[in-house]
Amino acid sequence: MAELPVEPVSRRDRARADTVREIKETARQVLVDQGVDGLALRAVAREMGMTAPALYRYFSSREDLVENVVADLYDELVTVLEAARDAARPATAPIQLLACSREFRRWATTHHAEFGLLFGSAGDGVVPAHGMPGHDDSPAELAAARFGAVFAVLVAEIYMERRFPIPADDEIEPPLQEQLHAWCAKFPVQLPLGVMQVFLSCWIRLYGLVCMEIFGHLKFALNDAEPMFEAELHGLARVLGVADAYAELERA
Amino acid sequence: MAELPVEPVSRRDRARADTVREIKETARQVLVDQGVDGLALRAVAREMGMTAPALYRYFSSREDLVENVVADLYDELVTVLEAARDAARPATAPIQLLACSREFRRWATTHHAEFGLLFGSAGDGVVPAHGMPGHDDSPAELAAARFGAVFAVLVAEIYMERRFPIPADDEIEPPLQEQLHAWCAKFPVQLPLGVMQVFLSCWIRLYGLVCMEIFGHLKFALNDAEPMFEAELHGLARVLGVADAYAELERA
DNA sequence: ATGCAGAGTAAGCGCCGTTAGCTAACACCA
DNA sequence: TGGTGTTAGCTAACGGCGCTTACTCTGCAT
Repeated sequence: MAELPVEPVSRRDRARADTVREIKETARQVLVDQGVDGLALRAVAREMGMTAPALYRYFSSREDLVENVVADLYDELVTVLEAARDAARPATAPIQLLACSREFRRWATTHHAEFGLLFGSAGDGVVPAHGMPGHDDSPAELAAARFGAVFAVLVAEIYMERRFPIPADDEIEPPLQEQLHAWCAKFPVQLPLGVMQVFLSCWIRLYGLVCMEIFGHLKFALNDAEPMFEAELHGLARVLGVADAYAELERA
Repeated sequence: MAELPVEPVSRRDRARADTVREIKETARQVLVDQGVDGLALRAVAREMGMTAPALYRYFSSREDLVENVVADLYDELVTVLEAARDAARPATAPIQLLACSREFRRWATTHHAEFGLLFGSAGDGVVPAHGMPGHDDSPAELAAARFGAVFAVLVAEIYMERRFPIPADDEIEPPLQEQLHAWCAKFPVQLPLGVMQVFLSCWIRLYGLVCMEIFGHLKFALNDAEPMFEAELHGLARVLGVADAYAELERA
């Protein structure tokens, strides 16, 4: 199936790759125009002046196509996050985390439909679990993992450098301890369980807020969530013991 | 149009009310069995041995039916929350808030599909906004407001009684201040803006965590979110200055 | 010249929401 | 009691949409 040889790129192969790319790009356009529910094979085919059956030359099913689009979107998101991280000055972990957080929200607000596909409730099944069983190796899975890692690595760095306050292992209830331990085991670097818990808590606040904003579950109180987002970032900075770094940045 | 007279309940009216109830209940069953996407007029009709067009005698469109189901679900959720609140012992605000929070998660975990309809990303449009323009008076709106009020009232009570730490008005960035002020104005009792902010922050943590759990966005780290939920509740208790009350409860 | 990949057409299968028109049962009043 | 209007349900039908398979044609590459 997979070709490793140096130059298997025949003329045909390149054409095929181009078509695959075009299909995925068109699918994304349809996603943006018609919403998650409108992301249909026929719609994609229509949009690019092809017929639906022709797409089966490139994707085995609609689900296959969607999964590939999801993977691409994760890739793009990760790229954007990493770019924001690498462009942050000063290039310290706290400031990089700040930059990534803001960029995450920025991407979400400017890519409503794509965000909905990646993180919406309709995604039940698209990105199945990558949990307990033999970890799924689908491209979407891998990309999602890379996405999470961006934030996880930064928080880990912050902890290594500045040791923010965390609960001791024996202050964590055993059932949670156990799960955190299992999760922790998936990483190359082992961290105290308390760090994992604090990271999760922060992640919930960050990610939860962005999801709520994008999906309209914050409209009952706010019409623009950005100020609240910034306020939460300050709160998170305090939790991670880097409020000083943020304050310093703002002075400039 | 609307009949106010004392007893307009003819035989027919009762039969009609029964049918309406049956339709909504069946719709809910379909929702549970088939998921949010499977909630179709025809499916409901099939399930109750009727034909789809007949449903138009009772609901003007599919959307109308769904909206009514949503309103019913909110009502049920509110009822359940209020029951949990009123059954909490000791009947103090902190303990009642704890009970409501747990009941909220419990309902969510035991009513996956219903929760998805109420709070999922597909809900874009079902519960439009009740924001800026003439506030929507749809039944779903009102029920949703009652839902939010359960938590808001308890936090307000806690603040009145124990004054947890809040940011002063001038510590809040002006844009956020403004929005909190506008939101606050919708309530009968005026509270400091800092209370509104802290409430929002807590709400994001609570609601965000439950949403993430239900929609599978926490599986990357936890396979059972309950311990983390409890840990977050402890964190929230600390924020609201009621950690002592919780600790005392646990000693029993 | 042969063969294979890419595209198209046709078709099958199913689903959806909705409207129109009919019949049968019911409620009500003379 | 009988007639009349109203209601509830049905069938049929319209006009869509979707995913997918089978078959055919075209044209490039070997």
